[in-house]
This record gives sequence, structure tokens and C-alpha cells, in this order.
Amino acid sequence: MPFPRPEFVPFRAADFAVSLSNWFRSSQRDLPWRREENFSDPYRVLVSEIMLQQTTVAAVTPFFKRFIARFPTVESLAKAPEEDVLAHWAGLGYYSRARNLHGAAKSVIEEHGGQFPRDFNEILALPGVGRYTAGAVASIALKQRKPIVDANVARVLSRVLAVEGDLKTAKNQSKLWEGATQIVEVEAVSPREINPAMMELGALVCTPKNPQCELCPVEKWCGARAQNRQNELPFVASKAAPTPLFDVCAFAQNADGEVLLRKRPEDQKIWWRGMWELPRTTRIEGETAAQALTRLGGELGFAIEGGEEVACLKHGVTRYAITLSCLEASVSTQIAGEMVKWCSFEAARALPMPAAMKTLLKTLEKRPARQLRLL
DNA sequence: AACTCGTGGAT
DNA sequence: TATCCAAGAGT
Repeated sequence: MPFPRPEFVPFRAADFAVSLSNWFRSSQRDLPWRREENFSDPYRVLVSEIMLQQTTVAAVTPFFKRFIARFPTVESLAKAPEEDVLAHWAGLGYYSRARNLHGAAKSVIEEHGGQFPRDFNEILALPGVGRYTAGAVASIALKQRKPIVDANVARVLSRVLAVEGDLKTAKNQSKLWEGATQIVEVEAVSPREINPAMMELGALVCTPKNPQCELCPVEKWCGARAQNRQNELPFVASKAAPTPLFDVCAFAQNADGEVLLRKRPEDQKIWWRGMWELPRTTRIEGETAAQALTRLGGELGFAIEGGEEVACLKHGVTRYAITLSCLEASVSTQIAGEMVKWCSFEAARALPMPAAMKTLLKTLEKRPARQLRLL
């Protein structure tokens, strides 16, 4: 028999926070950044929070472990070359986060004397750190009563407070931050626990679809639940459909089995800037894949033969779906310049490279080697 | 305020 | 398969 559904009680931060905190202590997941050696270190909390921006726990976990193993302290990160930092971020996405985190580490060393700042506004001033991330570092690592509102907290509070209309409006945002502030200021709970508890509730119970209200420790304070509207709140406007793009890649191998890679420009506002990839171009409308490859070869200064399609990746990006056709090429001229180089598959794995390219290379690596005919 | 930035898992 | 969406920040 199901438990009786509790009667609705108007929101009171003190009762709400204590109930939620107790639930968190018994129900939280064991995550790497929640281990004692990590959650008391503001640098390591910062690493986890930056990685977790718009990124799932499952995706972040292996990256966090590798990153902390390679850069265990803020000093070690600050003195590392950017190429090395990007290589440890390769595949995680949103690569400006890696540059900003690197910049934040340098700032701690150079502008804060190697001591991680404890002042909220100084944390907020670090590159890549906004109101949410600063609040997370301050509350979790430094036990300061600073509120946080991420997608989880926004969803939880929008239901509890039964917030109407688009959540992104300034008016509704201030409602959410006000609610988060009231909760983190409850002295009976620790800011180190109650903020993660709000997110954990959103991740495990108060989910986007079909929230598990029967399991919710704060059900009786939930305005949406009282009206049986937990599946309708929060309201979110649908995003524009992605525009499909069709790209072709040239897969060129030399006699040693090395593959030709190109570095994308550093100084332009483009995707994957500064990262390595197979030479690639976007098909012009009406152009066949073979024609696009011929054009790409001309731009690079080598002739492309072949045309066997060996891989096709569809990739969901914010506004684009990218289809990659990978063709085999033979190379007639040695490419000059720093932006292009021959690279073994093994060495390629150590380069900063977007996930789509890593997947593509992994596929190509398993193919039987083929002797190229030089023109 | 609206747009951009990556990726992978869930539904 | 199509769509949603995740511990957001910068511009």
C-alpha cells in the first residue's frame, strides 16, 4: 500500500531545509568530488564545478579523475602548457571552459599569491566563474552561506514555489535566487550539504519528466504537487531546431601509417578553435562530397583520390548537426606550415581533439592499413 | 536579451 | 528516430 499523500503545508525554509538535509545524508551518491580530499579543496571544487557546467555527472566522472591526477594542485595547473590542459579536456566539450580554468589557476598564482581567494567577489572575478560557480565553491569548499541556482535547483524551486511562466525572465530568476538564499541561510543545516542536496534532489527525485514525488522528502511543501502540476512545471520555451551541416574529411595516410592532421585557427571565433582534426570542410550547397573533397585538397595543396565513404557521424551540437564523410586520400605534395602535420594514431590521442574527431580516428584506426600511391 | 559553445544519455 | 536536456558563462 502506498504511503498516504501528505497534506500541503506552505513553504517554510527552516523545515524544508532540515528535511532535505536529512534526506541528503542518507541518499546522496558517492561521487569523486564529494570525497573528503576533494570537497574541502576550493581548487578541486572549482574543477568539478566547471566540468559539470551543462555536462552530466556520468560524462564528467572519468575526466575529473584524470584531470586531478595530472593537475592535483592549482600550482600544477597554472604552470602547465595550455596544450596539455586542452588535451585533458578533449572530448568533454565547451573547450573555453578549459582555457578559463587554466586562466583562473594562473590568476590564483599570480594575483592571489598562490592562495585560493576566500572572498566571494574575488572568486566571482576568476575567468569562467559566474554566480552559480562562485556560490558552489564558496558554499561547498569554504562553508559560506552563498546560494546557488543551477538547472536542478531551478526545477525544484519552480515546482515548490509554483513559479508561473518562463523561468528565464529576470523576475522569475530573482524568485529562484531568493528561495535559494532563504534555504542556505537556515542555520540548522550546513551550506556544504544543503546546496548539493538541492541539486541531488533535482537529479534523483525531482526530475524533468515524471518526478518521483512519492519518494520526495519535501513533498508536503511543494506547490506544484499540491495542484498535481509537477509534470507541467517548470515551463520551458522550446529551442530552435538545429541547422544541419554536411562536412567532409580527408583521411590521408603516409607509408608509415601516420595520418594527416590540421590544427584549427587559434584566433578566430570558431568551434573547436586551436584543436586538431582531420582536414575538413563544409560542403557548399549543391556540392557533392567528392567535389568538396577535391576543393579541400586544392586548398591544402594536395590531390585527393579515392572516395570511399568509411564513416558517417551525426553529431548533435547546439545549432548544428554535422555529418562527417571520411574519404581516403593520396598525397602528392608535402604540406608545409605548422598548421598541418603527420601524426601516428597513438600520438593523436594525446592531442586536443574534439570528440567527433576522436571517434572518427578510432574507427579509422581499426581499418586494415592501405598502401597509398604517391602521384 | 538572445545567442553561442560540445557531448552523450534518457525518453 | 527526434527531442530534450545537463552542477552556466561570456558576449
